[in-house]
Amino acid sequence: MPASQQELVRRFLSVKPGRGRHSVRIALENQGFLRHIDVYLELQKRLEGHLRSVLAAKYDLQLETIPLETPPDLKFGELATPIAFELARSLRKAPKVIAHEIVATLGTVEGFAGFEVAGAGYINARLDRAAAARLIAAGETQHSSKGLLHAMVEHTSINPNKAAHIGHLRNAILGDTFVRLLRAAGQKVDVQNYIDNTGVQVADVVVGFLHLEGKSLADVRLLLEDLKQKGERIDYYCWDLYAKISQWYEQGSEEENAARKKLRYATLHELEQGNNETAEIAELISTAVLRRHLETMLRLDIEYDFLPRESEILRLKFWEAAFEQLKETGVLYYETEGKNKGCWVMTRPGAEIADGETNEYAKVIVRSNGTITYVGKDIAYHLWKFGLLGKDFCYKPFFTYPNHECWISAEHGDEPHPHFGGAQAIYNVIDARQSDPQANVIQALRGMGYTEQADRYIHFSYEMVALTPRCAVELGYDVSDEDLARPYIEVSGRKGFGVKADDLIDKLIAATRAEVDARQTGRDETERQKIAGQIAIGALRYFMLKFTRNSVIAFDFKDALSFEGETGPYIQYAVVRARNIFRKGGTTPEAVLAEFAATDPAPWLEGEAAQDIWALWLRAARRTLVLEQCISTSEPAFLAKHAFQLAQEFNNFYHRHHILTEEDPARKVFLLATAAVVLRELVVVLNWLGIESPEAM
RNA sequence: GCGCCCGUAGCUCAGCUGGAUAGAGCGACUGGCUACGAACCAGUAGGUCGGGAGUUCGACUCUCUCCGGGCGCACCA
Repeated sequence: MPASQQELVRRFLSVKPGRGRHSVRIALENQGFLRHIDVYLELQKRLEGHLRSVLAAKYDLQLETIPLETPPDLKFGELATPIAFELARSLRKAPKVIAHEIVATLGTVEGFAGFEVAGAGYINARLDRAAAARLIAAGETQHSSKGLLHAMVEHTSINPNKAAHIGHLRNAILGDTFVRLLRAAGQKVDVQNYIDNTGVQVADVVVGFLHLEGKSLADVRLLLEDLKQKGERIDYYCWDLYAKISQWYEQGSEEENAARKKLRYATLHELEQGNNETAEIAELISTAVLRRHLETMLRLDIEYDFLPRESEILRLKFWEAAFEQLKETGVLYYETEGKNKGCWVMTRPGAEIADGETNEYAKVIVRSNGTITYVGKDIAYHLWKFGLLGKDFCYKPFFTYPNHECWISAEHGDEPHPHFGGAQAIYNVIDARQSDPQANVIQALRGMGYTEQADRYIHFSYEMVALTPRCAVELGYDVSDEDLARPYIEVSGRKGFGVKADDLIDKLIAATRAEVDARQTGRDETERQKIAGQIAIGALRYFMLKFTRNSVIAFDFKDALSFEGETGPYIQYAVVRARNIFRKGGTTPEAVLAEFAATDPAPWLEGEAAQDIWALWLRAARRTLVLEQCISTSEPAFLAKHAFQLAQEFNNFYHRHHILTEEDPARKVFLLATAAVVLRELVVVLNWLGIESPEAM
């Protein structure tokens, strides 16, 4: 993308080296625009800097930041500041008076047409629209490379004992989109998917194979082979088995259940030990299920770089290395009194305990039987992520994507291998219910003196995806009266209650395929299927991204299968419309933008009639601003909203102005340039959201 | 009991570091395909921003309190 934009800039600057263009080129170079062209951000910074120097000169005020906002209506200009209100008290003058004084001192600023006072004391700034439009049309180059970190994003992390469901889809889509945003901003990002292959959930399905189905290791091998030949999904098989075994633990008499639970923990222990037949079954199953998860996510264009597994964290003695550091720094201490007697514990964040008191609320890290809790293992893992553990995984290739290899942790690896870990900033896409343990890990890092790392440890939390009661009934589940009265019902793998990811994707593709078949009668099977897939994935990804992270999604097929209104397909449709204009017009966006660069757009940008089109140009120019906001707040939803609003304004423009029949050739170029700019922006933003832009739909 | 999240139009949700008349989608009603494809557009109706107090020139936004809903607070992960 940056390459083609640079090309645009180059073309813009060199295609017509007439006198007019030359002056623009000089201006661009003087402003440093060739290195960083983003109209909105640049003009904001320029205005802010100028205001700051004016305030310093006139009132001897040194202000850190000056509030700038987008006025509610273009009649108030393109940028505004309410700074006069803030200064009213300290300067002992009316805001309006201050605003007038500031405007009188502002003079002229490059890129701005003028300033004025409005309302009770707002200072409104008007852009030099023609100049701004030329810059917007030229596009932008890459971001400045200052302050870029090596980041690591962990997402998906599904227990490899059952099929992925819609909750996992939200996690993976949020995580993958955020990876794309960080990369778009120029950061180096490693993508990790943590695999808990030795936990109680995997142990449970192993118990199911061994004791519910009476299968041996050889039987499990046969089953895997058999499913493969029949083209059935092992993760679906485990989904049902996991639900059955979870019930089995509670179905028997009290003595039976106690015995079954014992079996469960004995199995778990065997998995942790390794080198036995039970562990081998677990390895077979968890690896097969993991492969299925990667296939499911690949349907959504989601890829990973590295799969660290808990088995290696255990076997490669990560904990032992972490334990030493934790003891040395005093983060962990041995409890000799109270309910945690005999355990190694750490103080919880925010806890205040008087000297000599026993901290009953401490977090246990090493149990009295010597085993390590989940938080303990996670501390060791996160020390590794930051390169602070002094140990590394061994690596093996595991899953080959069209453009790169995904590696998995191993006890004895291959050489050569890429290196993971040693990140400067980490993002953990983990649901909000795990914020306590996440806080514990951060607290441990901080306690060990790794404060910088603790500050760059971001729990990218999000709320769950639940089912509406109506949806649960539709799926044929038994729903209690109590649950029927709730706004939503939590998905539960243990109960086998939920919507499987592949089922939803299949359903979406079937629905989009029906729509495509109705419209694309001239296209063949493969083309139709490709388009249907692009639209289905666009619909799904947008659906998961349109909600802000801390809003619970109450899932319903009616909403998820909708292709109208605020949806991915709506935005994709705007792209297709824009493309059709160029196709039917026998030209290209590139050619139009090159021609546009040689024109004066001023006549089409002024006056009441131009307001809507100019608003569309301004919206198109906001991409980098929105990207930065998304990254600083860890909130991809803002970009999803931006894409929708841009598409919406474009559709309005599309109806109001019929471009190809426009008789004034100069105006036609302007209208085509408008479509070219919006098309370019939509494609870039959709790509950042992981949504493809179909050629037709 | 302690902590976190949520409460905005009939439904589902936006609302940027406090700023100008509170927005969108869906649903309802009305209108628009001889146009670059109607998976679209335009219009109408619909809101005490859960209640109350406070801070402020200004509060959907910040503080406190109450009400209602959800989730955490294991020697489970």
